[in-house]
Amino acid sequence: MIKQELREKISGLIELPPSLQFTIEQPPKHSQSDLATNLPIVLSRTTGKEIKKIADEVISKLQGSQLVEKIDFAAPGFINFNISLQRLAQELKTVTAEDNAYPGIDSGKNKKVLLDFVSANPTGPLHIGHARCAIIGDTLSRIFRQFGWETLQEYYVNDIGTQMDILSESVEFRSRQLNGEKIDFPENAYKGEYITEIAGDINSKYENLPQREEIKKITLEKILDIIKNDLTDFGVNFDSWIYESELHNKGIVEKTIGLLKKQGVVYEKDGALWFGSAESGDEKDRVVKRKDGRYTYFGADIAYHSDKIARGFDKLINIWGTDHHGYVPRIMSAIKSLGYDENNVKIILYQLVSLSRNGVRLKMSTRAGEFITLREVMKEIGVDATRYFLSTRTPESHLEFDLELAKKQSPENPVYYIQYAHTRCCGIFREAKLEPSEKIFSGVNVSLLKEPAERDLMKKILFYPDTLNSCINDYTPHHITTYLLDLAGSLHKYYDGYRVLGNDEVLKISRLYLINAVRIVIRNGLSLLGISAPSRM
RNA sequence: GGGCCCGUAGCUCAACUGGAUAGAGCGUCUGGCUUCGAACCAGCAGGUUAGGGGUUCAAGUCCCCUCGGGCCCUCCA
Repeated sequence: MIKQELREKISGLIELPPSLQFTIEQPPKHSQSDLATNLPIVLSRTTGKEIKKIADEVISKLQGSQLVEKIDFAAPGFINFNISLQRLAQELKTVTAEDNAYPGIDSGKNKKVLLDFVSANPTGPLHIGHARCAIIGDTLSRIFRQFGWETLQEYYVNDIGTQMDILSESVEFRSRQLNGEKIDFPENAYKGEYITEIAGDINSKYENLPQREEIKKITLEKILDIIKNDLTDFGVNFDSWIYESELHNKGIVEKTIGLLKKQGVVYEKDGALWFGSAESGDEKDRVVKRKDGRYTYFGADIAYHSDKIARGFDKLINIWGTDHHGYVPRIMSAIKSLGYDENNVKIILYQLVSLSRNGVRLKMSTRAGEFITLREVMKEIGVDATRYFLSTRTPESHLEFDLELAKKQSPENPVYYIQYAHTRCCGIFREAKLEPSEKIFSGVNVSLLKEPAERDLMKKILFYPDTLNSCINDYTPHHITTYLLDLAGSLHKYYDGYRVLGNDEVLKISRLYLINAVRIVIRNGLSLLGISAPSRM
């Protein structure tokens, strides 16, 4: 990663206070350089040394470096760098060699991360809000894996509790109605069409209506099938499905709460058991076991986290809608009480999606059966465009999803702009009747790639690993989409301005070498987003 | 009433966590296919970063106030 390289290089040249924070960043366009640091400014502040003197010292020590060239001072106290052709060429070589595996960074080697996401109550098909969560989790997993992490994608199924009771009641009523009984459908019941379908299925399979518990089991299974199919077709695969009921049945809930009680962080009051979360930042203490003896959702969730911790992960990631933000302090408090380092827990909060059609806000209620399913969106907009749309915003941004707009814009969707850049790269090789291979690139001469557009492409390729690194650090996939759009733009510009398949054989091969690297990076980037990279469109 | 998040071009969003002259796509307008695919390129226009104050070499980014939008304040999940 180029920024890290430069940072280490500078740190090795000059004595720095150990905790000094300085930036390595991409400077604005007008600076005409590739990288910049604010080191002189910040170092001057702590040491009192003159800014210009610091800069001169760093600049003189970097002369002759194989990493950077054209090193300049810039007011009010930056140093600007250009990356050497040698370093740019080195990256092209790495890309070509590693191909599908690029970038082969193993910073996460021997580390395990568990991502718990979607985990929607199994009361109906997934909608666009769940899809946003699915995309954030799935894409982050892919990036973690790229960096060598072992990932586990887990879906926590809330298969007990009030919602499940109402759900099975809803199915039962629909079954009886279908059987000709004249009964009123309960006001608070689930009214979606899938309820009627499940009810119909049950009626056709059973002579007599099964018991409520049996109905619940059948309904849960059917709905989980729907959810699993939706996710699979959306390109999101879970490794593990864990059921709340099992945590109870295996006694994990009871054991965990018992342990906390022994520690003294769980206590009895008003006939219920409380967890003392107020002590570490929560508004108040929370009930984990009700007066009637049943554990709360929170009580079971503590057990779930205890179970996750026991399975031995270096990092736990939870992805929740912001409607759960009030829940964060109590679960973090619980995690601390369980003896797990809270710094290894990341709770990503994403803003809910508001759905509209032609600017008219649509209510999204699973209960009322009024919602657009993910399935419908995939069908109308397509998986690639939907995934792109959901990847391209930061999780904390409010997201307005207008169906008509999305449909209308889909032929103009930026995702096609990126994919088209990829097909153009493939098209050149088709036209040249060549397959990319080390053999055809043996006569490459990178120093022939001296057009500004070529340098621009090489530079952007070099920044790809840093882009992925930002995604990991910020826990968001959206940097990739911004990056790919930029890279695709550079490719299109180059394609329009220069001919790759010219008469000069060495130049041709060298340009093909560059085009091939662009092709690999675009394809690998799209792959991390779960988006296809077609060779023809 | 208390708390969290958001407000950036006509629209949808970026801006590398405090850096330099705030950038893309879409839309509008003007040009460009006899040449590796025009699902493209070049150019024009579009901004007091909701508004006001503060912190400092430097603020879209941090602090305070106001306005507007979303969400949460269950022995629900």
